[in-house]
Amino acid sequence: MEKTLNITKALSDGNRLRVIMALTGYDELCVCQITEMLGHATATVSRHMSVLQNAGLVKSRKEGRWVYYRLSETFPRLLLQWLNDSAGNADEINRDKEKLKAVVSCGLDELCKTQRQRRESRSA
Amino acid sequence: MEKTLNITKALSDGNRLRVIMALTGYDELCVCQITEMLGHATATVSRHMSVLQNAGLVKSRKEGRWVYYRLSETFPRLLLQWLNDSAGNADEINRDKEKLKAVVSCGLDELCKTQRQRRESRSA
DNA sequence: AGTGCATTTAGTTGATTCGCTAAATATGAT
DNA sequence: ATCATATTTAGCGAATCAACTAAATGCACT
Repeated sequence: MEKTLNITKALSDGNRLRVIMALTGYDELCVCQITEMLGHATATVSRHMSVLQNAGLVKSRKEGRWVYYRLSETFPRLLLQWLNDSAGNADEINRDKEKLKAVVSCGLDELCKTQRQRRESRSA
Repeated sequence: MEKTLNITKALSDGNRLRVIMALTGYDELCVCQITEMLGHATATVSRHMSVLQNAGLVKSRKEGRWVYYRLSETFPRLLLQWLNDSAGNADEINRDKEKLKAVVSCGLDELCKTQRQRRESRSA
């Protein structure tokens, strides 16, 4: 039951749910893209991603400085279907999808640059 | 997304998961039977049941002094299928099923009586 | 080697949650 | 009506979790 519970716990947070739904629309997303979508600090997002990974729901791939996350191929099919039925059309999820379109189209270098500047101006 | 999240939160607790799995084996179960299965205080169990009910996963029926809970007919089909695939054969769930057999066969009056006596001897 | 940058890990704080006991509510029996 | 009983609600302490900042790690480039 532990494994099942790890999965339901991983899905019991709104941010993590949003990430899962976002990943259904893309082969993979970089941490900085997910961060931009959620609007939280990078460290916070990283921690959420590790919860999802520990539950076996996502996997990560490292390419240079960037880490990409994708839905795991072991993501329970029925569960994913239900999530899509249940939350696939929620307002917040749709807003995320719109946001992601812009984020993805701008390119990683550009995105990281604006994020960096934002951090710096915050701490100034 | 709120509704989806209510459901995942409701299922993110081991006790509540055990109750759901137990209810898949019976048309309905009384609070005192569920209490006996979980081994927690009645008030604790009651609170768990209200979380499940608020999420729309179970419904209740009052008959005299007893309250019976059953799976809601609106329980998402795919979700229930996944739960069954994922946790249906877990050790703890199977132990619960064994326990329930005994609990159900003994009858409500008898069960409540032994629970009452246990409470009284505890507070003595 | 050494610098710059994306991500993760540590450590802290505030909020949520679980378990209990005690009090309140609701129903059946005397 | 009163009393006994099953369940729910309220209130409290301990544990868990999410968010942040700061420090550590890992990788690319000079």
